[in-house]
Amino acid sequence: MPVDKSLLSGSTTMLLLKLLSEKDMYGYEMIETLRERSQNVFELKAGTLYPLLHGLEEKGVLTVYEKEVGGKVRKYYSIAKKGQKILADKEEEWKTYAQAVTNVLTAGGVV
Amino acid sequence: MPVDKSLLSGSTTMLLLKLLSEKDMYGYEMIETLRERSQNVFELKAGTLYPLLHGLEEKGVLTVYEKEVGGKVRKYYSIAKKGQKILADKEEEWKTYAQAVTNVLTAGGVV
DNA sequence: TGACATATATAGATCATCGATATATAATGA
DNA sequence: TCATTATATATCGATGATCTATATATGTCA
Repeated sequence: MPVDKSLLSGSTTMLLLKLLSEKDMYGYEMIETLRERSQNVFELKAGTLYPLLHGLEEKGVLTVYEKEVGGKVRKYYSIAKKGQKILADKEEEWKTYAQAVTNVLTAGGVV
Repeated sequence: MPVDKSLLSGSTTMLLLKLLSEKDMYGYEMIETLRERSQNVFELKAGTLYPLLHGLEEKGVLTVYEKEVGGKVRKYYSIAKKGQKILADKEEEWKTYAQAVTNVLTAGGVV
């Protein structure tokens, strides 16, 4: 069951960069991997992913190369140094945000 | 330090309903309370809050009443039954989402 | 008196995501 | 052999949540 799409907002780039920090991947593979790892919570749409990848490539966050696999040409994405820095920042930001939400949700019971 | 605004997306309603589940509040008070409880992470803007409150009132999620305090008329908001149900749903959704993010961020190290 | 915090409100802009649609090849199965 | 489904990438327009800027009015403090 996917969650409200708007919750995803802002964390998609972080999640993609995290995947790419482990190994190079092509777009479709990212969608599948995100879906599997999140137990179907994240169902990233192709219409969201590809424009996002293009934008990240333009900004020098990712690099891309083509590779033929089984007669098909796939576009593999690789995380650049700039991307690793952004990933680290976003992971930090995520922790801050998640902790703040927890504070609001539990403060009432604690106080 | 506030986080990227887009991270907030989708969780603002939940946070407001949480506050109102504890006691009735007026708009400005909600902004201040969110800011304090989150250690300045959430800096909800008035331009975001008031239209949102109006919308939630229209949908029957909240009810509103006026109260004069120190010569000033404030609008106090109260959570309706419908709002309590929505809050419970959204808290559940938040847990699901946060866990899914954690899964993606940690799977690489675990696998 | 002037500045600042309190308090609410609206209009327009921005940005991330989605839905719909398009194209093309490989694999599967009838 | 033919149809269907999965794989794989791509773009366009719509949606929705938030922000910025602006407006108004009162109370408080210096």
